[in-house]
Amino acid sequence: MARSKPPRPRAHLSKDGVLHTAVALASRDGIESLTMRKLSDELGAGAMSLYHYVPNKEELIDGMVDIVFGEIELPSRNIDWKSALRWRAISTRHVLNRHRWAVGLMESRVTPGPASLRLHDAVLGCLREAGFSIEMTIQAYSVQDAYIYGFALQEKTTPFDDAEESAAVAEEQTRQFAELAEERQFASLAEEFPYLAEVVAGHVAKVGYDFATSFEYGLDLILDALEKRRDAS
Amino acid sequence: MARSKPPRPRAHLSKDGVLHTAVALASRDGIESLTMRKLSDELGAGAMSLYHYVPNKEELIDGMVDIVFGEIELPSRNIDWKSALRWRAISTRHVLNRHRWAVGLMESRVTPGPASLRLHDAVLGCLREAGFSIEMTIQAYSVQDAYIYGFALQEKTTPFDDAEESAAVAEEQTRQFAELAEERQFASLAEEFPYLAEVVAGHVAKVGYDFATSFEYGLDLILDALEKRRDAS
DNA sequence: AATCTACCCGTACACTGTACGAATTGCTAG
DNA sequence: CTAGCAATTCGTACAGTGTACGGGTAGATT
Repeated sequence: MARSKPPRPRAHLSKDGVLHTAVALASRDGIESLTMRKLSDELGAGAMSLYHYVPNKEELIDGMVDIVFGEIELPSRNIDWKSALRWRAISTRHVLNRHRWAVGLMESRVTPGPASLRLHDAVLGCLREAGFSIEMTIQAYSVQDAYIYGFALQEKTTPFDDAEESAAVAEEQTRQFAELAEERQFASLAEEFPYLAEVVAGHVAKVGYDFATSFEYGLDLILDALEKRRDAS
Repeated sequence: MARSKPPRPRAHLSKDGVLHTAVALASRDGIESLTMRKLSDELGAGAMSLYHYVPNKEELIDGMVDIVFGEIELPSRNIDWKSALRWRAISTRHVLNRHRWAVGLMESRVTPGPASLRLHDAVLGCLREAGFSIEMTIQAYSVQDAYIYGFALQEKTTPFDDAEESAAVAEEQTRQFAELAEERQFASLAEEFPYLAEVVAGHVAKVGYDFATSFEYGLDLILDALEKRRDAS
């Protein structure tokens, strides 16, 4: 009785709607499973309808990335520069954790969208107003963003979310390596990679590793160092 | 006269050969155009022959990534830790520049290969022997790698290689934005994003931007800050 | 009511990774 | 030297991808 072609009730689309459901889908199922057909299904439309709002998949992703940029909080103008930049960095990490698929794509797109431009401008402005020279502003910007996005990259595919889970994972991986070593005629982890063993099996497995704490440690290290360099010039 | 099926002279393959030509192909044409069929063509073999050496494309890429890890120079044991780590960082940047396709993939693979383990162990060892506590070693490792891979990410898709070219690109992009602003009823770059304009049009277009210099500036900033924190404990 | 324009989408095509199983090669044991 | 076998190569087929093309249909404008 199932008609093979129930005439669709006509979908009503918009560029914003397309982009936002695309983001939602990518964040839920991962970007590698985001398909023009799946996206259009989710919207109750035909696959080719999407092409009225987006010229191709590449530019669809550009749009998605700019939505993610838009979720990052701009550095506040009412507090000191270090706190402001600290907070926007933490905000960036949060957003990137919500949208892991975006991690390798944010900084490496060719054509930046408006939200991206707005954020970049705000960060540069924050540094300039804090008394950094143009040259130092560029450097400061570069270090911070490299760190932020690089850190997100490390976090992207880790199978744990907090310190406790990290300990469990470390233990599990250590065990797996031991198996693998036995299976072949390998040396043990401790013999072949003593320092790695010390850190993974000896420390993380016992104490755990917390990404949030680690991120802020490195962030403060960088911001403090930037301040010193500014004052020295 | 062209036979549609010249019986192939039988390819002689090996896992190493497959992996290395895959790396060469990806580095030349970009990873998005690396196809099982293209790879097998390059090797003078049929597409399905590859699957005798590699279970699937995902693990092929794992292998390729580990080859890239293998090209990174280990930190030397014969010099002070800061110089050693400085050099391995610079070496990493060079390698990643040779293999841009690998940039988002190095740190985010699930199963690390032997070269990756070796490098990680060596870096951790360098820090431990330099007197860092286990906790600080982990932090130091995290900051450095986040910075290195994040920086590589920024470099990944930039269309210039040195300071001169960067100036030309900055000028061109400024011009393009002006066009776009005129086309719609937009405000100009300088009005909408004043700080961005100052940096891009005002500075980079005139002086240029050199990635290598910038990278080392941030790298030294981080290494110096790490040393201070070590000495303070 | 007629026209037009913006929007929607079915079909088709080239290209992807890879499951399956058949063909061939080179080695090893008799 | 031969029989048999295991390792290796690969042709065919299939489901799934992005998207070019062109025909349709709804809603606004005259």
